[in-house]
Amino acid sequence: MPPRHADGDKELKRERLVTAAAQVFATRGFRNATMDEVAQAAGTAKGTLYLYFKDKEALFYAVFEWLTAQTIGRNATVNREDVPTAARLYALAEAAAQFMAENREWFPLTLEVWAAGGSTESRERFATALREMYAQYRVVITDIIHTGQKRGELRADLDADALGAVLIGAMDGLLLQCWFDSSLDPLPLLRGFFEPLLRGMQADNQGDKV
Amino acid sequence: MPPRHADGDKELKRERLVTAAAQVFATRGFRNATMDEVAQAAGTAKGTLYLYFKDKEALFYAVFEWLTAQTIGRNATVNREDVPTAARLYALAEAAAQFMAENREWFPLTLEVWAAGGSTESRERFATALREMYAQYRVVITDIIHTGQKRGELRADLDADALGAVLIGAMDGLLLQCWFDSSLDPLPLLRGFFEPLLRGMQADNQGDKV
DNA sequence: CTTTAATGACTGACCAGTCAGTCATTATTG
DNA sequence: CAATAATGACTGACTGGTCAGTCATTAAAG
Repeated sequence: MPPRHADGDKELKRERLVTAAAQVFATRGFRNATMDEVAQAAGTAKGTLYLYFKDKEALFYAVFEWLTAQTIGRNATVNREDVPTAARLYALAEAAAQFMAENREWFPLTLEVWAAGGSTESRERFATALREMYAQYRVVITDIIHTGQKRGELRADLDADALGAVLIGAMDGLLLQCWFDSSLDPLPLLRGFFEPLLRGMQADNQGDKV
Repeated sequence: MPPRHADGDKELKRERLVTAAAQVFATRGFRNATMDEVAQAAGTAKGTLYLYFKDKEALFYAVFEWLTAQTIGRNATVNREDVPTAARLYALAEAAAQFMAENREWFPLTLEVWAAGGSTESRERFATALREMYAQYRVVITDIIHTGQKRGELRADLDADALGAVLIGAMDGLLLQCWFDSSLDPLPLLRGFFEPLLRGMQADNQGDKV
């Protein structure tokens, strides 16, 4: 363990600890997981965890931030202005479903975070972060819709805020069902849903662009 | 010999314990809540809880069943065959939003149940129950859609399964966002979303029925 | 008086967080 | 180039508190 490039090493190690914790929290749940388990998964000693994180909750919050970064990073790549509006919306949803399919293991973490924002004493911290995260997500959708309206591809009387909120929600809720029922495949479900929705959003003079 | 009013009394008391537990689990979270707190909330002693429930998890499962019954009971009343299909779908969603608005306090319980189905050792039990619950919900939607198709109100090429799954998901996901962001009001959001969706689902020869 | 229900003090397992000590590496000295 | 000192990342045994579940005792019912 040479602390030669101390800066980079420390950051690297912190990340190792966070991903190990993510693994353990995802499989065991935040409250069920012990710091010893996390330490073991990270190949380190429990005491070391406390050199990097004030307490168990701080570690969990770091895991949450890491998870958010993962998700956002993936989704951002999809959004390109030069694509038809309908395709942009669908691509975003598809990317989320794809991400979920490739990262099933992390979904329980999302459930843990939701629960943390729902009740525990640390409620405020997580609830606030989630509120802001969802607000950001919604803006991505509403921006796309507004652009589509300006371009004349979408009806001008659409409620972009409503569509943003419900579309984001639809993704979460759909992935939730798919998590509990592995016989469900989100991609075709999304397709069968987006087809009529986009048709109903389309400006009357527009052809089908799905 | 069972006491005279044993049946009713015992059942009644059990329910009292369950609702008290629901209250405590909702505000404190399942793992954070202690059996002493539940007992106190129920106005009884801890030992009594163990006369009615094998252990803490059994109590939590009873709470889950109680919560499910609450939700289903409310939603079932809304569904009438003699109403236009579009209105039926919207009414169902509206009822869920209404239920949520009137029962904000119970929403954290849902989050707890989701988390329980996501990770803990009791995962299988909750995951299975949730899978079946969602399957039931989806059938309600798909039935309405199929009826609408037979009546010629909805397009025949709609993917009813996809719409069922995503609509249920949309409700969950929307309520989730509203929970974390009290500035959001689910009812107008739902309305702004259903308008274009129902338009896109409508058979071409149908007028607007929203 | 017997049977059943309810109680709450008690116990033992568990675990978050601490801290005195270790040791590999780096810096200083002769 | 040793030999020695200083550093600080890392360790894991330990502590103090918590809490699920038990059970001897008491209360209520019949």
